[in-house]
Amino acid sequence: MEDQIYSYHAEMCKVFSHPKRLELINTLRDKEMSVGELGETLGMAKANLSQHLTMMRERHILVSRKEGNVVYYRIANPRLLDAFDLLREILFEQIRQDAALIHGRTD
Amino acid sequence: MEDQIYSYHAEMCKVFSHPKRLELINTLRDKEMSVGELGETLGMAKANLSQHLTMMRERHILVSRKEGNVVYYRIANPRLLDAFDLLREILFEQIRQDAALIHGRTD
DNA sequence: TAGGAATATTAGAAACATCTAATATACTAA
DNA sequence: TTAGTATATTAGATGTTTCTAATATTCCTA
Repeated sequence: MEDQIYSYHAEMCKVFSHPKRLELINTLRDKEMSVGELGETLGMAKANLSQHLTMMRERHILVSRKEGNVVYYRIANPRLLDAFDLLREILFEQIRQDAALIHGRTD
Repeated sequence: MEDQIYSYHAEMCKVFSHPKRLELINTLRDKEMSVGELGETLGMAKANLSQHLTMMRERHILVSRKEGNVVYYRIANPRLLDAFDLLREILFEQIRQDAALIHGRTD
């Protein structure tokens, strides 16, 4: 039971474990965008982009909306961005600390 | 440059993308433990556990301390637990929403 | 210093993720 | 209905992660 939760939790984190998927999330931060626009912005092959978007939609990280020929994606739950930002902050802290060690500082 | 940050961010998230590593983090929440104790608690093969611990230490998620023959591990940065908890909460929200959909509720 | 306990490392097999190229589907407009 | 545009799917090659079994290292104690 608890094991199940760790598995779901890990599955969710896999979404975050690819640089282009993080860039997608960050790009969709405050707006929806079409697949075409996203492809332009991130400079990715369409098929590949579509695969990432599909897997993120299946995991309920993104939701999509179709208008004619065009599919728009947006973030399903804005709280996800809080997690994104917190992780990035922790990362920056770490980088600062590592740099301080290299330069012999201890602050 | 920004690309580099997404890559580091993704690398950090890979630590969270394995159920046993999440369980390790959660187990070490408020104390340090030896490799032996961790192996007992999580029921994992020693070699495999050691590999996970090593990779988490290399990424500065855990730190270790040696006392004689025994190596103790603990969480490097307690803020990491905030991220862990936030992600888990978001997961629970999602699970609740999915369940509500299945049962025809909209609350 | 020899033997035993705790941890780490390595090699290789199996499972999984990612990308590209080709093809398919869904829709629009002539 | 046909051609064109946007997006999705599939197959398969390539790369990455995970696990197990075997071996190595480190330290303690007799």
